Amino acid sequence: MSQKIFVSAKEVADRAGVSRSAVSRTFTPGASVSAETRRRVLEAAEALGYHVNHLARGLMRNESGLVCLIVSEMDTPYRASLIRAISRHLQNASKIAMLINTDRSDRSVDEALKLAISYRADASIVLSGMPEKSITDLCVKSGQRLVLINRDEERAGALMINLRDQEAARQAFIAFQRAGCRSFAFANSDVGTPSLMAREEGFCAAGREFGVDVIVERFGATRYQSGVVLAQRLLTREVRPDAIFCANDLLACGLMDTARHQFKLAVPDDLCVVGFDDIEQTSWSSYQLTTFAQPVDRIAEEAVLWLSQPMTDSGRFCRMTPDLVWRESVRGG
Amino acid sequence: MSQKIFVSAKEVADRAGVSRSAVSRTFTPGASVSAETRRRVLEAAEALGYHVNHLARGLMRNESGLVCLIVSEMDTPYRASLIRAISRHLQNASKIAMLINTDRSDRSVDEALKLAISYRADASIVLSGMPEKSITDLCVKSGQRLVLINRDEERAGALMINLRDQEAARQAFIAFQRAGCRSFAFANSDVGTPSLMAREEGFCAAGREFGVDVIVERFGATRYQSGVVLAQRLLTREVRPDAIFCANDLLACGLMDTARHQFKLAVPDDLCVVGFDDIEQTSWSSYQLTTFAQPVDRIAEEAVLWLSQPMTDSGRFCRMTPDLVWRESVRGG
DNA sequence: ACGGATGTTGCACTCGCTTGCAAAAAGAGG
DNA sequence: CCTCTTTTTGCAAGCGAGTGCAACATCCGT
Repeated sequence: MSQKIFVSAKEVADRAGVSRSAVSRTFTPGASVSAETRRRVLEAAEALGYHVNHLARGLMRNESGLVCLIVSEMDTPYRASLIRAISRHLQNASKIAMLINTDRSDRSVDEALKLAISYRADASIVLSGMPEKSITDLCVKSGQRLVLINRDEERAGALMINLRDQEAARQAFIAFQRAGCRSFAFANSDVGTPSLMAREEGFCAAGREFGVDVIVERFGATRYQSGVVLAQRLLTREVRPDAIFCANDLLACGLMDTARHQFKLAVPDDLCVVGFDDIEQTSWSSYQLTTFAQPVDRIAEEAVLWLSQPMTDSGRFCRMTPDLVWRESVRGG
Repeated sequence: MSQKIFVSAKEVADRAGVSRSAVSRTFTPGASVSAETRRRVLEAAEALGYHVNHLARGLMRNESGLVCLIVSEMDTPYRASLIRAISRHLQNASKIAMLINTDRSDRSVDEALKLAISYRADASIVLSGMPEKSITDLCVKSGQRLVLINRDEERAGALMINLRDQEAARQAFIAFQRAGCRSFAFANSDVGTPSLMAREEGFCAAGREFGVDVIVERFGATRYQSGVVLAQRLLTREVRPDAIFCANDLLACGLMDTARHQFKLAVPDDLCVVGFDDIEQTSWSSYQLTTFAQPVDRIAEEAVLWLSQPMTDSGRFCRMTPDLVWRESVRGG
C-alpha cells in the first residue's frame, strides 16, 4: 500500500564514494574506520536523511532491541505508572518497548508471547495474566528473556519479581490494632491474582495469630466500582468492621468514597482503611489513604537489569518490600 | 550476549521434506500451496515451535507492522486511556505499538521520530510534544504515516486530530451562566499546549461575547498539584469566582479538593466547576465532575484507520466534538 | 493418447545490514 | 629505501524471509 522509500546504506556509500561496508562500520561502535571516511559518510548520511535500519541490523545481530510488554487494563493507575517506569529504563538501556494489550482473554497472553517471538523480541515482560508453561518454555528455549511481575508462579528461566505481600498485610493488621480497631475485614476482588490472594492470606493469618476474626469479602475486578460494592456489603453487616484492608488502592478509593458519602462514616474516626499500590490518587486530599507503595521504579530497574545479564537456566526470584506510606486513613500513625 | 536460537523456515522445510518457499507460502495468505504440503508444513512448524520472523518479513515487504507511539507523562489518566485504546485498535489491524517515552525534553520527540524511522515503523502517532518540521518532513518523505493528536499545528502529509476546544469552552460558559454564576475564571496550566490555549481562548471569547470579565490563572503542569495552587490563587481574590473552567480534569480535581477541604466551599453550591477529558476519576463520588469527554475510542479508531489509507500529500484535519458529561459540579444540568 | 489449461513446486534473486577475510594502504623501524 | 606491523577497506557470504519465473505435475475434454 504505502510506498516507503527509506534511504539505504548503499545510497550513502555511493554519495560518499566509499563501500557499503564503510557506511556500516561508521554506524557500528568500535568498528575500524578512518576519521576521514567517517566524516564523509556522516556527511552523506545527514544530507540524505539516512538512518540505520534496525530491523535488518537485528536480523544479522540476532538482537532486535525490542522488549515486549504484556499488559491488560493498562489505563489503570498502577499499571500505567509501571509501564512508564519500564519504558524509561528500557530506553536508557537502548531498548524499546512493544506494547501488547491483553484485555480480551487469558489466552491472549499466550498470543502475545507468540507475537513477541515473531518479532524476535529480546525479552518479554508480563504484567498481567499468566502464560501457559509450554509457551514460556518456548520463549526461554528460544533464548528470549522473560520477566514476570507480581505473577508469583514459578517458571524456569524467568525472573519473577514479587512483593512481600503477606508481610505487608501483617503490618497493616498491626497498624489497625494500634489504632484501636476491633473488627477487621479484607476487601478483595474476585479475580484471584496470586499477589491479591497473598495479601488476603497474610491478613487472615495475622488475624489468626492475634486471635481475631477477619471478614473477607470478594467482588469484581480490582477497580473503583468494585470498591463501592464491597463497601456496601461490608458496611451493612450487623457487626460493622472498623478496619478494612483493601487489596489495592482503587478498591480502597471506591470503598472510602462509599463509606463517607453513602454511609456517612468518617475516615479514620469511624473506619480505618489501608490500601495497596500507592497510586497517585491516594495522595489527593479527598483520600489521604495510608497504603503500601509498590517500588515501581525499582521493579522496572530490576527487570531491565535482568535483560542484560547472561542467561541462567534456573530463573530467579526477586522479592521486594513495599513501604507503608502513612497518611490520614488510619488513626495514630 | 544472549544466544537466541529461533527456528527458521529452513528447518521447518527440512523436517517437512519440502522447499523453503513452500514454508513461506504456507504462511503467506493467498499464496498457492496444496492442502497436503500445507498440512505437513504446519505440522513441522508446530512441532518445532516455528514462528515467522516478522523482522525479516518486514524487510522484504517493506512494511514492519510497527507503529510508534510517542508520549510523555504516559501515566496520566487521559494519556493512559488513549494509549490503551490505540493499542487495542492497532492490534485489531494486525499492527503493533512501539512505545516511546519523551518525558525528558522537547527535543526527545525528534529523537523518538528518528528511532521510529530506524525501526522502519509504518507510522508514528504523536500524543505529546511537537516535532520539528524538518523531522516530520523526513517521516512523510520516507513514506511514514504521521498522526498528531491534539497538537493543532499544521504538518504536511499528516493526520491531525483535534477537538473543538473553543466551542466546548463556550458551552461551558453558557452552562455556568445558566447555573446563575456571576464571576468566571479559567484555570490553566502554564505549559501552553495549543489545545489548552484554545480552551482558554474559547472561554475568554465567550466572556467577551456575553460582556463578562473572565479571570485567567495559569500555573505548572496539567496535574493535580497545579490544581491545588490554582485554587489557592483564585479563591483568595477579593472577588471570588463562583465558576471555574479547568483546562483538564486533573487540574479540576486538585482545584475541587482544595476548594472543599481548604476553603470549605461547597460544590456546586458555592462554586461550579467544569473540567475536560472525562478521566475515570471524575465519575468517582468524591468528584462527580461535569466535564467534556474526549472521544478516546473514536480518536484511536480514526488514527488507526488513517494508517491503512493511501497516502496523500496534503494531510488531513479531523475535528471532533467532545461531549459534555453532566454530573454534579454545576448547578442545574 | 494428446494438447491445453490449471495448480504446485523449487530455484534463485532480493531486501538492508553485519562481519570474516584477505588485499591494499599507511605507519614504524632500521 | 625496504621490510614488518598496524590500520583501513572492499569483497562476498550470510541473516530469514517473499516472490517472479520456469519446470513440472495434474486434470480435463475430445
